[in-house]
Amino acid sequence: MTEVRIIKKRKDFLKVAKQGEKVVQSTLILQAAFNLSVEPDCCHIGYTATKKLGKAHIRNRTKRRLRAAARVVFGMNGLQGVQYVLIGRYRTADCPFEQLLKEMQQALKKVNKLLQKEEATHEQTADPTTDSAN
RNA sequence: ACGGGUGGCCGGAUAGCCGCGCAACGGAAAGUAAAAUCCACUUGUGAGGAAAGUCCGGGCUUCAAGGGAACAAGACACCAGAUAACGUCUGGCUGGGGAAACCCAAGGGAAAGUACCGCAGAAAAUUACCGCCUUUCUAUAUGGAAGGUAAGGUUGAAAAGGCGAGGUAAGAGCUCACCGCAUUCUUGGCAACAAGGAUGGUCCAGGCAAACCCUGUCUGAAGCAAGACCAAGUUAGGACGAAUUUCUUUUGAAAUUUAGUAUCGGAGAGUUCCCACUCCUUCCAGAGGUAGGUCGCGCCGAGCCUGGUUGCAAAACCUGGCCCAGAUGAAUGGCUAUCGUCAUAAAUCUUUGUCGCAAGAUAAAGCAAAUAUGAUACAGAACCCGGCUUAUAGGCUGCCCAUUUUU
RNA sequence: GGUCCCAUCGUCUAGUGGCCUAGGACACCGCCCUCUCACGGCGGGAACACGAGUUCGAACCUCGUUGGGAUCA
Repeated sequence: MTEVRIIKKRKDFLKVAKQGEKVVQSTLILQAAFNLSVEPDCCHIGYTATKKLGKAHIRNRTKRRLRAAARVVFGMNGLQGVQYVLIGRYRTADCPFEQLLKEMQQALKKVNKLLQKEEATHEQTADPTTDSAN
């Protein structure tokens, strides 16, 4: 189990969007990136709903549904030391809840795989450089 | 019964599981630059009629800043009332629409001045083309010249009161009746205005002020990212003048201070002036970093609910009761079940009409219980109030008008 | 949350209430030129964000919607 905390600063959102991995589903977009400032045994989640989706009550609703789904999914499978960002899409407010759960799980699996790969390659490439620097 | 007008109200309910914000009670530890902390479970509480648009008006806060005058800029504009105030509301007047209930109107001033009115038309504001009439000339004609006139014609969105009679060379408010218009008087009304009378033919004069403008009334500006406090960090420079001290023959250099009183002067909300008030060695140039926290901020308010009195009403007053969201990447949700409301569909049932001897057929209307499918709106507080505007599935209800039928 | 600004062919723009059935440039389409393309020449289509009001008459004036953009300490 990993503890889930909420991202609140604009800086963090931008960082994840720039550097992280991205998976697109029909009901949501998931972005993720490692960050050293994350406490151990923790992962951070941020929620985004842009003005494109609709007026204020629709944006609030997408965020709520994302939050409700994320409580189920990320408590079990969230990686430690990672910042996730969930972005709502047009269908997020209307689609059946089970579909939202499924797609979120799929997206999380994919992102986690990508992150692990990147980490592995990063470690391989990083080690010799550090050696040569020393 | 059907069709319309207008006002008010509601705008899903219950249960279960998981979850969120805030407040109170309780507990805990920790150490940060400082202040917010963290945990638990219990209790309480948790969006709207528009929370929206930000179109008006206030409270509140800051700009050091109170009063008066002029100008500038902006808003508003029939009358009376309501209100903290308003561009809002209520009642009335006038004009327009409608068969009526009722609805709509930025509804002051065009004899204070300026501008504009394309095309067409003689002429778009001191007009005269075709006409009509009189006089006169000659080449006696479908002619010219001088005058009178504005009835008729054409154009246009708009052409200088309308219509009838008299009158005339032809005409004309030239004269008269009626209607309209203007002035004035009387009556009613707080007033806008209405009704009636008298006088006026110099009745001289179109539209446009949502063109400039004039008149009257109102307005200092900016906005809770206002603003106040706490913490950390950074910066605190240069030039000139004055005074003092030290060094120096002097010029000058260095350091420190720039205090108090009085006068003058300067500065101070868009501009100027006056009174009052405040501040002041002068000038120039920078540097640094951050949205960390607390308050403002929700328990007292132009507050909400109930009842009563006054008033046609908007509202006002009185009695009693209540305390009711407070976030800040922003809580009030997710799922399930049952029910409610509306629409549609087919079948069942009932009533009535028609056809038929009857069985029955067919059309219309209705209601009850159940079935299926679909729909269940607009939309989310962010300092707070009063309005306006815009969006809105569906439902309840008061009053009024017209038509038809029955009693 | 507050305060402002803007909207004209596909794009960038011009436009005194009547000369506007809206002009110009680039782009697009057709024809000509050329062996072909480009350049050049001729011609064509294409827009006043939406809804009301004022006016005899609105792209223009007024009000309300819609959409886009800027800014704050």
